[in-house]
Order: sequence, then C-alpha cells, then structure tokens
Amino acid sequence: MPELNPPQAQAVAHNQGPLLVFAGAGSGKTRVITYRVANLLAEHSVAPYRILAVTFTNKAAGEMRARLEQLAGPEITSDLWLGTFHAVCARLLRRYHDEVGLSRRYVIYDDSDQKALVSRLIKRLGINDKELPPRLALSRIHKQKRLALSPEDTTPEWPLDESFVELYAKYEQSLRTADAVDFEDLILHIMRLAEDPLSPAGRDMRSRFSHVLVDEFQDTNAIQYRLVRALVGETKNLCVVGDDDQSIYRWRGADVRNIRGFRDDFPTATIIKLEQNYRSTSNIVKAALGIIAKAMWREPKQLFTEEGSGEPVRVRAVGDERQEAFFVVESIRHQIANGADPDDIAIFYRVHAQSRVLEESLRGAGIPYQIVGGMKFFDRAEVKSLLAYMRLVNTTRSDADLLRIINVPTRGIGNKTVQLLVDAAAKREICVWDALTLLLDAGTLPTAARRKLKAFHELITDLRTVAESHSPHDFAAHILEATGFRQTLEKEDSVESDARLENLAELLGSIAEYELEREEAGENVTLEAYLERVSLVADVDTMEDAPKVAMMTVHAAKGLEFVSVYLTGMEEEMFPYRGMNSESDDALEELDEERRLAYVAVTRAKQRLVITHAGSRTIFGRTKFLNRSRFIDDLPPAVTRLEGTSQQRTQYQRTHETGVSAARERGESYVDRNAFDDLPEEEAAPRPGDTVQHSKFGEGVVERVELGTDPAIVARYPGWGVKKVLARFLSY
DNA sequence: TACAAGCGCCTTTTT
DNA sequence: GGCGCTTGTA
Repeated sequence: MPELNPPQAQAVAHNQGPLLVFAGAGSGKTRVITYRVANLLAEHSVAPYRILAVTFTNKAAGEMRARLEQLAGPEITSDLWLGTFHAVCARLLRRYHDEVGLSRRYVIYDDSDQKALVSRLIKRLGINDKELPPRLALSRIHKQKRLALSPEDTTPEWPLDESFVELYAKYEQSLRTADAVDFEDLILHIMRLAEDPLSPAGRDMRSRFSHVLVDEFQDTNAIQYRLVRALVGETKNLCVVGDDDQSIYRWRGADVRNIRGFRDDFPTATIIKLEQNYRSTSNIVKAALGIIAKAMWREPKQLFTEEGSGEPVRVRAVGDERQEAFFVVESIRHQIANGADPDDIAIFYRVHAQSRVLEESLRGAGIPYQIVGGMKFFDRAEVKSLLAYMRLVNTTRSDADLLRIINVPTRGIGNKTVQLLVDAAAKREICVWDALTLLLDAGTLPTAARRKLKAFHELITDLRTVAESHSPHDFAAHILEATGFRQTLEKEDSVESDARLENLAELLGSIAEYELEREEAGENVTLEAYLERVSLVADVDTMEDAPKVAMMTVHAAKGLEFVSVYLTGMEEEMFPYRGMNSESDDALEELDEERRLAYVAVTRAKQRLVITHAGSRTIFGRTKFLNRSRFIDDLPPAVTRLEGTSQQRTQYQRTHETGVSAARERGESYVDRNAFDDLPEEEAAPRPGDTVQHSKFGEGVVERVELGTDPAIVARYPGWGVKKVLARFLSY
C-alpha cells in the first residue's frame, strides 16, 4: 500500500521486535502505521484488541480507523485501541480508576479550570502572585509532572521554590478532592500503574498489548515514552514512526531525544528511512531542504522527490500586514476564479494574533474560510457554563465546575457567600459541594444566603435524577430550562445574548450529532463518554471538510497538506518568533525548533507555495519594523521568485532596482503597481450610482464615497437600508 | 448583591 | 487589542 521498496515493506509488515521508521515529510508516514496494523490483523492473525496504535490527533485516529475499516471491516477495527495518548489513557483510567483513587466519573480539567484552581490556591496560601504568577506556576507544575516528579520529589532550590512546592502539593490534593485530573495526569497515572510491578492494573496492562505503534514519535514526551516502554514489556513489538525534522512541541515537553536515542534504548531495533517525498513539487522540497539543512542537530537523511519542478516558490515583500492580507486575498480570489477549490488552499501564520487582519480581508472578499483554533467554540463562557452543569451533575466533587455556575444565571449568590463555602471546604479538605451540604445541614448560615443556597442545592439534586433518565442532549436541553439560563438570555435580548443563545443551540446540535454517531457505531451513549470527548478535542479535530480556505497556525498544520499554501509573516521576530523570554539559555535549541516549524510549514504545500513578509507589522497593539526572516534567505535562489518591494530589499531586488523603489527610498508616496502586476488590475474606487457587493448585505447602490487612509462607502442595500462600510469589505 | 465601567495586564505554539 | 479583574455606584 504505501510507497515502500520491497525490503521496507517486508520489515513494516512482518518485523517482530523494535522498529524505527524515520519518515521524511510527505513520505507517507501515517500510512506506514496503517499498513502495519492491517498486516498484523490479516497476515499474523493478531487480535485487534491486542493492538495499540497511538496517533497525534483525534482527527488522524479517525482517518486511520476509516482506512482500516475499508481493509479489515468495522467489526474488527472497532476493537482496536486507536487514539491519542490522552484519549487512550482516559479510557484506561476509566477502567483502573480505583487504583489511583478516582471515581469512574472523574472529570478532566481544562486549561482555564486548572488556572482558576491555581489562582485560588495562590490566594489562599498567601503567595505573592507577582513573584509566582498563576500562569508560570501552572507551567512549572506541568513541567514537573511531565518528568514524573511529584511535589515530594521537588526539592526547593531557592527560597521562592518553597511556596511553589507547597502550591504544587495543594494543587495535587485539590485535584484529588475534586475527583479531577489535568492533561498530564491522564498519562502520568496510567504510566505509574503500568510501571508498578505490584499493581494488578499494571500487570494487566503490561500483558494486554502484543503490538504497540506510535505515530509522530518525535513529539512524545518523557512520560509518554516511559508509558510506551512499560506497555511493550518483554514482547518489544514496538513500532515508532516519526521525523526528527518535524519535532515542534518541545515547549510542551516533547523530547526529540526519544527518537534520536531510540537505537540506544533498543539496540536491536530495525531502522528504516523513508526519504522519498510523494507530496510536493521538487521546487518546494528543495525550498524545505534549504531551511532544514541549517539545523544544528538532526538525523542525517536525504529527502528527494521524483515530481517535476513545478512553479517557483514565490516570496512576496509587502509594506504591512494590511497589504499582506490584501495581496493574499487577491491572489486567492484569482486562483478561485481560475477554478481552484477553496479547500485546497491554506493560509498559515506563526501566532493566532495574525489571523484577524487576514480574516477581515477574506470576509470582505466573500471568500469562504474557516479558522482552525483561536477562540474556540468550547471556550465561550455560555458553552462552558452549560458543560459545567453537565459535569457537575456527573461529578458533584468537581469544584471548578461548581464555582463556575453557582451564580450563573445570577441567583443572588455573591462573592461573599461563595468565599464562605470555599473556606469551609478548604478547612475540612472536602469538596465545595460537600461543604455546601454540610453547611445547609448545620443551619449556621445567614437566612438569605441559606435560602438561595438551598435552592441551588435542590436544583442540582433534581438535575441528577433527570440526568439518569435522559440522553445527554435531552438533559442539556432540560438544564437550559430548569436553571432559567435560556429565559435569562432571552429576556436580555441583546446582540450578545442572541449570539449566546445561538452558541448554546449549536452545542445542543453537536451533542445530538454525537449521539447519532455513537448509535450508528453501535455504542451506547453516556454522559461521561460525551464529556470525556469534549475535554479531549483538539483544534484540528474540529476542522471541517468543507469548501473553505483554511487558516491556522503552523503548529495546527502538522500532518495536513494543501495544494496551495500561503505562509505569511515571514519576518525576523515573527518567524522565528521572539517572545518575552528570548534571554533563555537554550536559545539555539529554540531557534532550531523554529527552523523545524518553518520546515513543517513549507512541506505542507503540494504544488504552490507563496511566502509573504511585511516591512512593518502592528501586532498586540504595537507597530514594529521588521526584517525579512532568515529562513527566506535560506531558500535556494534557483527555486524561488522574489516579488514586490519593502524597506528591506533583497540582493535580487537591489540589482533590479527601479525608479519606483528609488522614489520610495526618498520617502515619496506612490502606489506600487508592480507589486500587484500579476493580479487583476486594481480598479478605481466606485462612484455614486455604482453597485457594490457585501458579504452580508448583498448588492448595494453607492450613495457617497469617503476617501482617506481607509476609504468607506455609504450605500443603500435593499432590505438593509443605508450602511457605511469600509471599502475593503466590499467587492465592486 | 448586581452591574457597569475602567483599569491594568499580557501577548507562542496545545493534548 | 482583548481579557479578566477590581472598583465604584445603584
């Protein structure tokens, strides 16, 4: 099936013992795993439930499962253990919850839950949050956990560390009383069990899987690797596939040394290198190699392609981010007009903050698009609140959820009362729900507070009985009514409340969709299963297969491919990105990671790659003047075409200096027509009487034009009336 | 206690 | 530029 030469295919299909596949970009990495699993099932009669295949995203797992279904049939593939580390561990943890002191209904705290918890603890412990801000504290906690270091293992190195260690210990304790885990815990709990020679669960897990496969192995972290090694046990039937050049999650604890040092850990490992790229034109492959060749540390390998050279890689200089957006959108419009499918096109950027300007231009041009990541649907306050109700009913011990909704919609339980509850819970080391129950029984509460708290207590208790007899969807719908959530929003009747109601409706829709999907797969639908899935969705997982231009960070682009790629913001400081902690001591490692990130970006393109860089950029409310990225200079001149002008001209441009750029040097303003010479000629501004097109209002007749730095057009739209809209949001 | 306004804060990448 | 938090007021 995949493009393997005969000895490689032989090894992938039949190898026993450790197998390491270095799979270069576009060489069919994921297919190697699929091929091996298919062979284990068909040729070696391995029972599907004895195979564990770990992917990087849920989306990848879904695609692999679909492909295997075609090869082996759904009744076989449904028994496979196939998913991300987190999803697989979450499932195992449901099974072995007892041994780690969780209930079967434990909840998974997301980032904001975790951060809220840490903030609360910092306040309670009287720690100075200037010296140890919640963000930093949390990231240090995660770091410790990824190294499997518990609070007791953490020795304070300097005075401040003492409060950190104390905080870390309290954090762990709070998770336990809340019947909750964070993302690291999912892996860590299971890893500890799997390594424990005395644990029955560990013994069970170690003998459970006869074959373990890991995709995107370069991005596993220390505890994930330890877990894999424990699970593989004595069989050593471990197959890992990855590409050290595409390791881009170091900041999340991923350790490239796992793949680079694999042969030290498994001296008998068979090693295969897949070096032929089947995805991109040779110009694109050469461009990518130009970038990665300068990495300081990498496994030697020779990526090559037999595809034709294709178009040159275009490198476009523009003045600022608005011009960049204008250029990208015009170019995309041009492509679509010539028959390109929008979903074959992607726009990449280094940080989410770059997406807004691009988004506005796309919307203005009426080009369908989807943004992967960014402000996530599940991050909306109202969505979180509804889910918090569901989680709280499922697990009343979950403090984060209780505190989120105790006064949503407002029911007269203010900060003072809440603080009373939290203190009572902390004093007795119990969860807030139990503290609430206790205080109501004790009868020591002020009457007003008592009445309101009692009503809340009854509300949740009632919801619990409803949950038992309803599907997740019906239960969610019931919550909206019973809590008065819907009514409150309807009464508010503002643009925001309408949007909230819409989001809630969308959430209900997605729950219904989920139920349908499960039923079709022949599985029963439970509240826990739904909540678990919601906790583990990644951004890419939500990407639709719709005819829309995709916009995403380069990180989110990993594992994807597009016919045309626009790589924007290729400037020093933006890419390689220089954040606040640029003084860190492993700056070289970080630069290498940026380089690999650029390599990943470039290798996503199949046929067309356009790279843009701006002379100045306003981001986070500050305008910066930027130089072209060093990665652009690493592109082989033979495969690139430099276009446009900016403050920073390339050698190429300097030798082709024109009168126009000389004029700009002297500070004269002009319109650089040459910069858009391959685009449809820019048209003059519309005049009164002309018609313009708006994505929402449709066609309108121009009444007045307001010129300026950002021209606006006043026009009458049938059915909408007279509207003033910035010209860049209109087509004409 | 509710709510609005305003302030200061930060600002990478994510399971 | 936006968010969360605090503050001030009804």
